[in-house]
Amino acid sequence: MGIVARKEQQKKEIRQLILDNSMHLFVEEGFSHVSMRKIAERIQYSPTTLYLYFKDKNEILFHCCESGFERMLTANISLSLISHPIDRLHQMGKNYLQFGLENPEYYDLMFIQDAPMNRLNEMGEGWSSGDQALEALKIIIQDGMDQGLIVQAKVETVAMAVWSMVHGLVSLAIRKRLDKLVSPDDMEQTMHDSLDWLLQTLKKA
Amino acid sequence: MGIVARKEQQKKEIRQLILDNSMHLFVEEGFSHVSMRKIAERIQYSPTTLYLYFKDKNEILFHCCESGFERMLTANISLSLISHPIDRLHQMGKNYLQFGLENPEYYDLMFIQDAPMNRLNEMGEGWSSGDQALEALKIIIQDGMDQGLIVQAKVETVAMAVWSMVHGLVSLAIRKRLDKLVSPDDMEQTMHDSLDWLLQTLKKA
DNA sequence: TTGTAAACTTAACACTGTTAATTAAGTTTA
DNA sequence: TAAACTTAATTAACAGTGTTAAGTTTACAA
Repeated sequence: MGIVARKEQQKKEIRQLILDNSMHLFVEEGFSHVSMRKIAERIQYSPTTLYLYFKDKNEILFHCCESGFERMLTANISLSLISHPIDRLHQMGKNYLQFGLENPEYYDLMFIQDAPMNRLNEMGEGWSSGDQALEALKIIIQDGMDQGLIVQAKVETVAMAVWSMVHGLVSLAIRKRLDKLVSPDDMEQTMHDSLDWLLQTLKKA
Repeated sequence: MGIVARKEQQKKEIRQLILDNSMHLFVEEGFSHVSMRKIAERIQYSPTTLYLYFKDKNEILFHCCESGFERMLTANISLSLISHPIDRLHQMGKNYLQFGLENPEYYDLMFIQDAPMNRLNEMGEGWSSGDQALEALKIIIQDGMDQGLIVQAKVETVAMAVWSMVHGLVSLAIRKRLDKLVSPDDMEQTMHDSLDWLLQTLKKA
């Protein structure tokens, strides 16, 4: 069965080749300027060959989205060093802002675009990567409440509030709405100020 | 010169006809399924005729976006009846959530899509509709601080925090991310809970 | 009635995602 | 080894997109 295994391996390699080059194109040319034909041209294959490895474009987008979550996860490994829930939540928020601003194309796929979620719903599976990140957020908030550091409330309510705010900051920024509220020079600073402000008011008096 | 004036009037009417039917298509068929050809077919004109009245598709999108702000403005007229800054801010937030959930296609154009902002930047003009809405937000927050009802901070910081949170809630909801945190049945309630929670913690102790 | 300007359309370009049919290569079996 | 079969990749095509240039029709003025 050695030959079958090798074929499987080759198939995986080409799949990865497609995904890597797709993501490179997203990052370089911007999300909307990437087409199946351009991806194919980049890897010197016919456009239709992509359909032998992925059902459709949405599936490619979905997998790029997944690798975005992996990136985000590795950016958060240092979090485990911070034991204090508030500090940890604060750092988590800072990381979120930084990730979004530094990887707008990834962020787009992960939290703004419709396509990856459509694919997810087609598959019927759960959103393992996203769920994992949200679970981490809920645990921190629960910890903070248990230790009496955060005002008591339903965990879902606070988690939603915190996530929505950092997502709001990033998505308004990368969709060029925030510079209508503050000058571009002050934008990043004010974004962090807003996060600080939230963490401050969230603390138990 | 009566004839010239009438011609101008007719031109305006056709422009409005195009915009009205474009928006109808957006609302009915969803944002991504609207094309110049479909708009043209709806009003029984050739596709290229649209280009006699608008520079390109972005310009049409921009004007639809503007009419979205008008809608939002009229939904907010009742706000003037509320004098207490916190209550007023609270109601403003509720209206925002409601508007977003009830008019996802408008909301998309106003706060998520790139196209209208691209058009805006091409024109070099300011974002009068958006600026107006943001100004209203800043004034309320400033009022609240002046009256000692809201904890002291930079107005821009708090305005950004509040706007980002309600935008985060709406955009995560209409992009189908929020149902990964709570069940669809509880979603709208939890969104309002999060807003309530923010307003509660924002009050001066 | 003729000339001219405005309004509108047809045809085309260069793209897009995707499918069906076909060829080329590699593997298995007789 | 030769024939049969499987897999991988391609070409050609469909139906759609935004947009432009050239041509046609319509309406009005001289």
